This record gives sequence, structure tokens and C-alpha cells, in this order.
Amino acid sequence: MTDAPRYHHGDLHATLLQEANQLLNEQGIEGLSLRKLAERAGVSRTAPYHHFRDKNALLCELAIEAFQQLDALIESADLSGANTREALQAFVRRYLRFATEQPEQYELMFGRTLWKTGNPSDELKTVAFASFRHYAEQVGVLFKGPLPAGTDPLRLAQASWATLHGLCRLLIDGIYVNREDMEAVSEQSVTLIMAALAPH
Amino acid sequence: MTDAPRYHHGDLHATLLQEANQLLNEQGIEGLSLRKLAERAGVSRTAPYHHFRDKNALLCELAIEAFQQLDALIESADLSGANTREALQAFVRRYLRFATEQPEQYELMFGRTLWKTGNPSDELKTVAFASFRHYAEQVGVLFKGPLPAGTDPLRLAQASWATLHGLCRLLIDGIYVNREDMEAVSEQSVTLIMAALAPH
DNA sequence: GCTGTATGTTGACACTGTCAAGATAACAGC
DNA sequence: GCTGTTATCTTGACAGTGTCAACATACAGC
Repeated sequence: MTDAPRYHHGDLHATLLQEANQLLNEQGIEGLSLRKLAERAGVSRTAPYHHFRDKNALLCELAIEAFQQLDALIESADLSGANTREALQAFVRRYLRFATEQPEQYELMFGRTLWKTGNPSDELKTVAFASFRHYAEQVGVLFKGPLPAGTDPLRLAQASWATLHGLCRLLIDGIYVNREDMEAVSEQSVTLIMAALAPH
Repeated sequence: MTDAPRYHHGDLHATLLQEANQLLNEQGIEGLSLRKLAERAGVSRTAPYHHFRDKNALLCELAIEAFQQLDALIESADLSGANTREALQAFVRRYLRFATEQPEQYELMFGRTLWKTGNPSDELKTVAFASFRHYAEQVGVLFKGPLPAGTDPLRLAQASWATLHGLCRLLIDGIYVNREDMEAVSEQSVTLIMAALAPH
């Protein structure tokens, strides 16, 4: 009888994170409660507090996992090819797909829950900023000649990320941009960024 | 004795909205509860339910007020002048100021609270979309010659709004973009949009 | 085996939104 | 003025939340 109910769960930490991701997909951040999580893991309401300092800490770990995925996506991009526009378009497509296919994770990563209301853990801040740094490095590859006037690498990285990010937010929450428009608007955004790169 | 405590409040509807805006500024959306509102208005917990169907309805009215302000800001912009870049830069500055000076209202207007979790009222949807339409019209003024290839008025309106919006979100939540960077990044964003307008 | 620590449990508290039922004030029709 | 209807406000209740304190169990090291 190995599956008799044991007093100790075994690996509650990992189980909670796993269930949290699932609950996130099913009911969104608002539906994610520690009590539901505990029940799903077959454990009492306060058991999670032996593995996470509080709800905020659990959400931070969840967000860190997601950032690692995003970081991998960014690092795997190759914008050094000859056809710059095509490469950038492909990257944008992947970014949008990442955000729209797991909207709840994206919301958790960039949403106010952690960054404004709660307090993001140091590790989360580190991972998040590393992602941005890698993105900035990738965008830096795009510069092949002298920079046009009024264009600074860091500023362009920030502004172009804002474009991508804003697009994702509008898409996810369904404001002004529908899912059918996704491809068209993303192409327009790429045009925006490309135009800033070309001397004119 | 006109200020003796009367059974009926007088204009609880307006008072609640007013207190709600104040509470929003003080404690953010998360700190805004109907019970606190009722207490501030000097009324029992469930009194608000005689003036708003539920919390969502109250928040919708709050958001509608804010959208009317934003709409006025958009409509008052004049992008038809000779110095297009300067005019656009001025508009962007005003938009960013609107968002960063009342971040909680901006969050309410575009945040997930209403658009994803709750259900935005028909009136809210109408006002919000009108704002976007007016914005698109204003951006349309920018086109003075034939459109560059790969640029569509609607798509450019969506993409440029996404840029502005993404910038605001990153700024407000303090992700990747600090408040000191605001001016520089906004200028870069204007360059982005301007570049898409110029034939190249 | 004994002890200490990690883990899990129950009880409790202060919050939240919202419904049901009852109380009071204001007002319309006569 | 009186009466009935309606709008408004009240208390009571319920389910749900995060989190603390106190207690119980299991396991690891000696």
C-alpha cells in the first residue's frame, strides 16, 4: 500500500506550483486562492505556509518560471540574418503567441498584482530585468549602420518593448484590438520599429 | 437644524462616486471596497446596492467618467499644424501625464478588473471605443501625402496606441522604464511613429 | 530511544461582496 | 389630511479570502 494517505505529502512545494499553474489557466489570477490550491493538493488550508512565506511569494515563484520561458524565447531569437524584417516579424509573432496562449501567466508576469500591489521578490526582479537586457541585446543586433538621429539603443529597446507589451495587453483584455487583427497589427508594429532603424 | 442626521442621505449616488475616486487615489483599486465607501458616506454596508447593481457597476461608472476626460484630451489635440513632430510630441506628453498623474484611474480604465474579470457595461464599451475612434481620426490627420507601403491608417492607429499604452503600463507599474526615462522614451516613441509616416 | 526540526492540522480573526427581510422616510392620489 | 406605494436604508446572514497562533505528527541525528 504505497498510496495510503501519508501524513507528509512528499513534495508539496512542487505540487503547489504545478496546481497553481493549472488553476491559473482555469480561473485566472482572481480565482487563484491558497485554499483552493491546498484542497487540490489534498492538504489543509495552512499547509502551504510551510513552503511559501505568503501568497505573494508563491506568485513570485510562478512568475519567475514564466520569465525563464520568456527569456529562453528571447535568447533563441536570431535577428542577425540578412532579411532583418522577416526575422523581426518572426520574433514578434512568437512573442505575441507566448502572451496570448498563456494570457494568465503573462498577466502575472507584468501585472499589477506583483509589481504594484504586492512586492516582487529580488529574484523576480533579477530575472525580469535580465529578460529585458537580453531583449535589448537582441534589438542591438538590428543596428547595422550608423544610428538615425533621435534613436538611442536603450530608448529604442524600451519603446519597442512598450509597443509589443501594449499590443499584448490590448489583445489579452480585448480592448481596441481583436484577435483577428493580431497578424495585421503586429506587421504594422514591425514596420514601426523597422522605420526607426532605417536612415531617412 | 438642517444638518441633523437624516434617514435619507440626499445624493448618495454622487457621493459614492466621489468618495470612490478619492479612495482610489489613496489606496488603489485593491483597497477600494463597497464597505469602506459606505462607511465614508456615513451609511450602512448595503446602502450602495440601492444605487448600483453591484461593485462592477460602480466601477464602470467611475471608468466612464475617466474616459470622458481622456476623450476630451484627445479631441483637444491639434495635429494639423506645420510642425507635425512637435504637435505629436506634445500630445504624447499630455497622454503620458494623464496616465501617470492618475495611475489608479488609468488602471481602472484599461485594466483587467473591468475588461477581463468583470463585464464592462455597454455604456463603458461605447465611451471607450469612441475614444479610440477619435484618436484614430486625430492620427489620420498626420497623413499628408501618400501612405508608405505597409502602413494602414487603422493599423497604425492601433499600433501607435499600443505603444503609448504599453509605455504607460510599464511606467505605472515600474517595469523596465523609470519615471526619469519618461521624457526620453516618449521622444523615442514619437520618432517611431513619425518614421512610419515618412516615405522611405 | 530521545530530542529537535520539518511538516501538517484545527481554530480563530478580520476582511470581502452580496442576498433576504424588515424598518423608515418621502411622495402621489384622493 | 389620510393612505398606500415606492424609494431608500437598516440589520442579519453566508460563503469566501489571507494569515496568525497553538497544537499534532513524522522523520532525522545522535
